[in-house]
Amino acid sequence: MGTGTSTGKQQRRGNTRQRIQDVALELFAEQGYEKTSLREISERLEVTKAALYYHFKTKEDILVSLFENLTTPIDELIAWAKEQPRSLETKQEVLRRYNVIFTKATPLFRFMHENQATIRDLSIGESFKQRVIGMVNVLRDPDSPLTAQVRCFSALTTIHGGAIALRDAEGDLEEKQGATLEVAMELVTRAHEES
Amino acid sequence: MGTGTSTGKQQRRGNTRQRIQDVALELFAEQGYEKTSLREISERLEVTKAALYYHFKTKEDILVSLFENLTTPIDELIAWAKEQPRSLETKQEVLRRYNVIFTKATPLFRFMHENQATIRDLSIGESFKQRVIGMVNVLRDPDSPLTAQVRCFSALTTIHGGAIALRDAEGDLEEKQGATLEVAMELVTRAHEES
Amino acid sequence: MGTGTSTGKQQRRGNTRQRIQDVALELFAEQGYEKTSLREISERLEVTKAALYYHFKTKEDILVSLFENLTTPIDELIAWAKEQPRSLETKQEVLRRYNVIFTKATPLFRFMHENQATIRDLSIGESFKQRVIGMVNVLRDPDSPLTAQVRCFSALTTIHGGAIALRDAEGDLEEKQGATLEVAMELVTRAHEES
Amino acid sequence: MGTGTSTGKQQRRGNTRQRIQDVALELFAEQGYEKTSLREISERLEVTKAALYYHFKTKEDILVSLFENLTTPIDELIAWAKEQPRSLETKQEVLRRYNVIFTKATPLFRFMHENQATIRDLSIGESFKQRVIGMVNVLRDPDSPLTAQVRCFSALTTIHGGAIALRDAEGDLEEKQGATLEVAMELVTRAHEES
DNA sequence: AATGAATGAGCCTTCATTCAT
DNA sequence: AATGAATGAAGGCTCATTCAT
Repeated sequence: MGTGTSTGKQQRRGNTRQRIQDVALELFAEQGYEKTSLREISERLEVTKAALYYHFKTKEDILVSLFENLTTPIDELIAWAKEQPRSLETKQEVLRRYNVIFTKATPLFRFMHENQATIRDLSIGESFKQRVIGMVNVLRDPDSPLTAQVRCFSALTTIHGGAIALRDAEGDLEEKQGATLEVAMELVTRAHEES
Repeated sequence: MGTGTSTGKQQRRGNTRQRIQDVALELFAEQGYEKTSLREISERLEVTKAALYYHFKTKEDILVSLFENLTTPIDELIAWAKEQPRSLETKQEVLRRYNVIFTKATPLFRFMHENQATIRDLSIGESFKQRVIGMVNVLRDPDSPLTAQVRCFSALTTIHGGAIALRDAEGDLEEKQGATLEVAMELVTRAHEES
Repeated sequence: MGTGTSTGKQQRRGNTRQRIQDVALELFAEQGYEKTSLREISERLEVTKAALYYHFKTKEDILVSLFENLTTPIDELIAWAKEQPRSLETKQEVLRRYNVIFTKATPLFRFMHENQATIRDLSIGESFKQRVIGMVNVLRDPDSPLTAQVRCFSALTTIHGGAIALRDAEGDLEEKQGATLEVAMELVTRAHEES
Repeated sequence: MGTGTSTGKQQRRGNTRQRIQDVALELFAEQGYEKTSLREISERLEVTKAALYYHFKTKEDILVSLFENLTTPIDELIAWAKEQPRSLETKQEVLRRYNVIFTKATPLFRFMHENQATIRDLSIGESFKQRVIGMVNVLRDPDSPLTAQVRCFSALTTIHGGAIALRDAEGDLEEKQGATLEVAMELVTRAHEES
């Protein structure tokens, strides 16, 4: 009783760092970064505030560590894309994978979206912005017109929006995902044809 | 002596409430709601913090008063649209006007966008969400497919995005505005044809 | 009962700033700057810590304000000296006044002496150093030899030392003061004759 | 391989205690005792904080251990002096040796001087005071007049002062040392003649 | 219409220290 | 001989808010 493989409370030891990240994301997402205090996090974990500081240098550091789940896959995707031929198929595959990344990291991304003012001057702002620019550069062709560029950007934000807004909207989730991806695909296809 | 229409510094007197709103918006937009302190606002105005409390009951109260500049015009636009025939031309005009509203209220909207986590539990969240739903309902046709709905929503967010993201992007502002509107228009046109 | 002109506890209001300074000096002198916490100061005053921050921007600021009792008179003395003829009489009078300043600010100066490691990187270090240089420049003549300059400097440090070390030494205070001043005078006189 | 007498970096092993002392003195002297944290020390040594606790019981303990470089030689000097005839030659030799001790321990003594407020309630204060008294007792004769006692004390503080102040002063170091010792000698000689 | 003075709660962070391993 | 993980206490500071004047 109380043991077993459940994710119960007793499984302390060795995984505190992970647990901090989990709880932090949960609370950051729920209440925002500023409004979540380290006291709150530590209380939820039944540790002292000081313990957090053993694992992370600052509050911001906790946040940054969270974002590695998002930035690392994007970096990998961009790297992968650069090695592929710049065909329409590649672009579509990039979009598909991009969508998967965001689908998986929805809570984190939603948090980011809802806390931009905070994120902006927290180093993650710039960090993420760079990734989006990187993505646009991978999707658009070198000398394509401005509208093509806007379309690529719009395709990306459509996926972003899908990851966030569609949660609330009514209807079947998979279906909505499909719709989102479809719209994004169209935009990139159009952009591709323009160049 | 001391009067005149100039926007000079000396024209204190009677308009403090307005000045508080101006400065508050400026700072909220620049740094976020939580990170802007009443001290900061009052210092910028060269008044004491206590003075703010003469004009507004709480910090949140200042924010609420600001949003009346955005919700009122949208309400009026929705009302106007409902009286027009549900034609493509109407929809396009709605989009154009919607774009104008956001172009004018950019700082406020940008602020809202960047502070959702905060806004959310500040009563303004729901308030704005209702307006967007109202807008979608005005753009889409009653029995249109899901993709059409997504397109209308996407058109709206494209404008939102344009008001926000395009500021930073390179290129001529008017041109970028045009591109934004064009993309939005296309989406709504497509949605219109789908129904 | 309880009123009157006594320096009792009830005389709050309007003099809090002063009271903070008094208590702060007392505690800083007694325990050192670092080891004195704002909590301690505020508790002694029966005010909240936040109240301290109404009157002073930072902890260091309290310290700096304390030092104005030392730096302001020195600045005034330097200014005064610059308007006088550069005669021996003037120099002697300057020394006399300098001595008075330090005699009055003994606790503060002693604090400074006992907390050099702290003071050093607290902006007061440099600030005080500048005053001493200013004093030397007032005492020495433009083209006097190096030894004259050293003598002037030595005269100053003699006074400094007198303010600190003589307290502990045995003997009549006035008498010791006199001896200190006498030595300082001799040094400046010698310097004067050299130029 | 890996041994040798070089003071290279690789020679960890067995001398950690010594290395802690070295780094601690360096940092204490540079920043003051309070402002130097054990984290800082351990980081500089590339060890964990806990490692410090293997070698020393407390932070203060590190400091105390440092002072043994000063107190032990003084104790030995006092012990030696007590076995010698109480002649002028002995006293002069004592002074010479005392000066050597301080010349060698300058950084430590300077630290002590700059952190008096801290030292004072750290047990070292009293500890050092006792040694100075011991020294005076060794220098002065049993029934000598008060002035003789003052002279002996003054001789000691002259050496102290020389160790600190002379560093910064201009001029040849050896020469200044000589001057210091000369003055101290004079004082003790005078005292000796008085008794 | 606004100020001066103050509060209470809370924040992020740092520190010396401990202890099982 | 040293580490990894954590603690309890405290520190400086900021904030929204209040209220008598």
